[in-house]
Amino acid sequence: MMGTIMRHLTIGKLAREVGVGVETVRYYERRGLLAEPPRKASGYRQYSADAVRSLRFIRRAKELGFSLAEVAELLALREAPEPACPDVKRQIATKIDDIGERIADLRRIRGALEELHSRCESTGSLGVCPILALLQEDTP
Amino acid sequence: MMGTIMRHLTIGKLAREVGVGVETVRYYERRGLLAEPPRKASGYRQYSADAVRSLRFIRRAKELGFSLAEVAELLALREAPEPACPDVKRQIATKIDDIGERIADLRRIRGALEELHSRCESTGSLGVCPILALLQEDTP
DNA sequence: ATAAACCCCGTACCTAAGAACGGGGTCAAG
DNA sequence: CTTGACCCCGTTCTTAGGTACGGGGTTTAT
Repeated sequence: MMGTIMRHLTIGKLAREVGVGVETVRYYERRGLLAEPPRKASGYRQYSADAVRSLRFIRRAKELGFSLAEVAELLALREAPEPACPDVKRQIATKIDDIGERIADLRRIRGALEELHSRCESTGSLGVCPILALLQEDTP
Repeated sequence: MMGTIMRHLTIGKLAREVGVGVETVRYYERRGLLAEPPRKASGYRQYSADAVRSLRFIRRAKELGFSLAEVAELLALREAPEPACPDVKRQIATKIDDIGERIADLRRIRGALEELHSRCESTGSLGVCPILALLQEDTP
């Protein structure tokens, strides 16, 4: 058999692929974030490429400051077929706004860092620190 | 004495102002994130308005997924006057890039949610979930 | 001037998110 | 066919980031 792309990953390969520990993968499964994969007769988990993507998503979202509970919510939205739509729609809108605020905050911090950076570059003179200035804004 | 704006806050007022617990404020002080304020003769901490801003900044950054250690680094940059500039400049650039990636990730997630939202709105039909689609992208 | 509300400090406790362990089965390479 | 690497499960340990407690002084509103 040649040409058969790697269809199934063991938990160890999956974990290494995404850069997490095996324990973490099993933990996510227990938490319901990662679907339970099919098993071999031996009991070994067999993951598909989709699992790699799901796992990557979870990591990304977690690095962005979402708790695992929030990640679970995001993933749950994916499952909402259409029946709960009227209500789910609000939830989605709320999350969109929330993310918009996060982006704005990050931009503000980045802007301050950029100013620091260029200031560092040009003159050696240093007036007010832009990070401090950033702190000045209360509700921009 | 009228007209004197509240110059000094007790720790409790500071905490309430920002929406955290008193213990949290003291914890941040211990961690070196928040400067030790002057004290009254009684030992009570006296905070200025700056403390409110610093504390808000810490909370924002933390909600954005920065660890307290990272927040401390960000705040430390503020202090770097100019001597360590050559080296610090790299650090700043790195952080700027890091934040850029976070923003990109958030945008991608938001985009997916927006599509979910509009899809919910228009037809009841539901093809592939955009969040699932988002997961498909490996290195966009 | 006294009670309620607040502050001090130190220590103990808690939750989230894993990481490590231990005893045992499994798979592939030599 | 055995040996090293890998997997199973359940349980325990750790770390970050707070929270709560307890005993005692301080401020403030009545």
